[in-house]
Amino acid sequence: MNKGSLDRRDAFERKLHRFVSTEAERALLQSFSSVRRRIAPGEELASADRPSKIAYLLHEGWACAYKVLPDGSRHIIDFRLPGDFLGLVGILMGKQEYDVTALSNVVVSEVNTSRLISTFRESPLLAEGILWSLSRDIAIMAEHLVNIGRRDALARTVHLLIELGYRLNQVQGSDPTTYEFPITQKDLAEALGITHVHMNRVLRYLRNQRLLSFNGNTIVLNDMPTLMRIADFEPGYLDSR
Amino acid sequence: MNKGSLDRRDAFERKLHRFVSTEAERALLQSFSSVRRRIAPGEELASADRPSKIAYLLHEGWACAYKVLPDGSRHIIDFRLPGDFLGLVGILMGKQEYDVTALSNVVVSEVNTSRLISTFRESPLLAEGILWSLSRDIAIMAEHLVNIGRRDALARTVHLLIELGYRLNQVQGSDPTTYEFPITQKDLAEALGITHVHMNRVLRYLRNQRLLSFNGNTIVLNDMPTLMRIADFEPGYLDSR
DNA sequence: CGGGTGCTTGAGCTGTATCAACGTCTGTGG
DNA sequence: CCACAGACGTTGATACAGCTCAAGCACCCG
Repeated sequence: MNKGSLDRRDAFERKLHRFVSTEAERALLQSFSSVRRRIAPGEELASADRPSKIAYLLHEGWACAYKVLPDGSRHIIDFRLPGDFLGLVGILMGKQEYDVTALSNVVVSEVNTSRLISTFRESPLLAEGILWSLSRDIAIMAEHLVNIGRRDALARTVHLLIELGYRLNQVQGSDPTTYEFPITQKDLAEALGITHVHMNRVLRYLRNQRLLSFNGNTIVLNDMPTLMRIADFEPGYLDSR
Repeated sequence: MNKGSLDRRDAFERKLHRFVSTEAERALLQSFSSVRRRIAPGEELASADRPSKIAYLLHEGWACAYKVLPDGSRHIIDFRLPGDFLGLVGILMGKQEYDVTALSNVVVSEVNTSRLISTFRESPLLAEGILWSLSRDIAIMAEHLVNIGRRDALARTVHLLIELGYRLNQVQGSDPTTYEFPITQKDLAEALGITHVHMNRVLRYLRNQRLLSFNGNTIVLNDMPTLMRIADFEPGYLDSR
């Protein structure tokens, strides 16, 4: 892994760098991340049960937003990666009807409503950046809706795996075809709306075809052209350039 | 239909009334809707093909956001109702990877980026309102993901139909169990990720069970308690009070 | 070494898709 | 005013992707 100077920059700062023009704005942006906290896998960061007063900014590791249905089944709404907000909907609406949990070891910083609002006053540019970030989440969710609504299990799976690689690349400068994969097949299945049994068969097929492989906890997408064709993947919605 | 004084208020103003405290803010809010335009069904309001410079505010009628896949199939991401923004993601990200089209006769007003940004400067409260509106869209899309990902065709259908009634009620003060339904079974199917043939069978079942009925273009949800049980519907995500 | 968690595999079943017609209504042009 | 086209809704027969149930395996950790 070639770690250039960019790689040292914080994920959130890298994500929003386009919305920083002055030194004051840079400082403001960095102030978001000042107080950091370490969280273990499985720990809850936001819950539908209690009114939300604080959200988080995810700096390292993976989290997920999910909803549990009355029959006990769970649907993962989105995997949250470094640079993403966690529970922002909760503080903007005063409540959030789904939960957010750490999937790996995670580093977060807290964001409260008043800090967010004061940012709006102090820097319209950064305000635009936060709006941009919300819009991007909407674009991602729209793509997920299309993914689950229209594609079969194979295409769905591949689409998500490519997306995760791209998103990590944008924020960490890493190789989009190779990344740490800290989640189980069951988690994946719950994000894609299929059973873990079927998820297993789909992944086995992809490995048999040498389209991807796993080395320990690292996933490698071996044949991107073919994978992108299978999934009909167009990165535009991630706002990559 | 009992039209109280509230019903005369514009959908957008009604939706954001919590974020208005001063007269200046009220004026600012109303200025969003000043220049209105009438659009016919089927007309395109935003497209993935061209960079977006303007978004719209929907005042009357229904629209939908959708994406067309290479194989020609279409997935409807969301039905947009009065008070909703159309194509906001487009102007915030500079592009939008899906299209927005009017489903009925529609009245819109234009929103451009600079107007939006200047609002942020002039009124932090209204800025919060716009953030709230985006958050609500995210909450709705999250629920749709759960809907398509975890529920069968019957529950999915009922969930969406109840949701639309609630959303219209919030913004028009109408009866949530009875509303104008300007879309086809095919549209519904494309929003729910099932075929129009199966959509037809599901709707016939619901009519046979007298759980809902259609009078011309009006849908009537006859047995809300049963319907809400079928769909496992919880209105919290719509921020209804 | 035992128990938990995640992965894998098989056999049979079912919800929904697909394919193919036909019915019905509405608007339109001859 | 009728004929026709096109859009929408309806129905039946058949196929299959993915689900369910059930069991066994591999690894890790206490």
